[in-house]
Amino acid sequence: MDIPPIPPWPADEAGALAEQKRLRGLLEDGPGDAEYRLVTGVDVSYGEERLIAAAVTIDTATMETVEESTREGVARFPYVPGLLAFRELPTLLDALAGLKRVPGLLVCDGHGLAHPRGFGLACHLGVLLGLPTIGVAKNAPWPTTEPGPERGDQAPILRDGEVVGATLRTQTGVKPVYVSTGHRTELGAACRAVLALAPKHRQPETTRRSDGLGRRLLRG
DNA sequence: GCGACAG
DNA sequence: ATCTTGTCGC
Repeated sequence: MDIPPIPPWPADEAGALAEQKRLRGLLEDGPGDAEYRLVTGVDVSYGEERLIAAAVTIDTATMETVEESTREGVARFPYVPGLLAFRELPTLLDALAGLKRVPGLLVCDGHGLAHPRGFGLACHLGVLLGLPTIGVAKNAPWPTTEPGPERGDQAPILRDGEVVGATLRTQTGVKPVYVSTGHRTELGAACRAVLALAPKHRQPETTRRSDGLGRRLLRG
């Protein structure tokens, strides 16, 4: 798929913060009744000197993988909490460029709106690509309320009294995942998509498959 | 000053 | 993210 030109990359944290503030104003809402057929999951694996981004597209009608793409890259930005996108995004875009089909939804391994400044990796990727994105993280952005114990149970993630995401139990009795919208998506539709993508495991299949693909390539 | 902090 | 053994369960 075609990847738009990347804006000038910030050289330091101050520049990164300014860029987040700038791109935040471009965020758009999405339809609450969306159903997604082609969904792509992206993830990054780290070696000592290199990192590998992997993208896997699933047809939700069959849950079969329909396309894969991987790309190797170098970290040009340190890991700073709240600035993860600046570390992973360039290589992620490279991997996405290797896909032929344009997905209806992109599932990111990290946060979207549920971010200290309301602009996590999922928002950033979505705005740059102009595609619907959501974030599904394994850890909470800050202390959150536990959802009920059953699969499908959820509780809002609040930031200054505003709902910016949801803790979602994808498997009964298992630690929840942390869902938030990125770009052009709505939280309810996002949670429904994640539940459909996670029929047997805690994490959505999109994330599990892209993660597996990336780390297999990283080793041998 | 010290520890925490998506991945 | 990654460094790591065994173990319980489907």
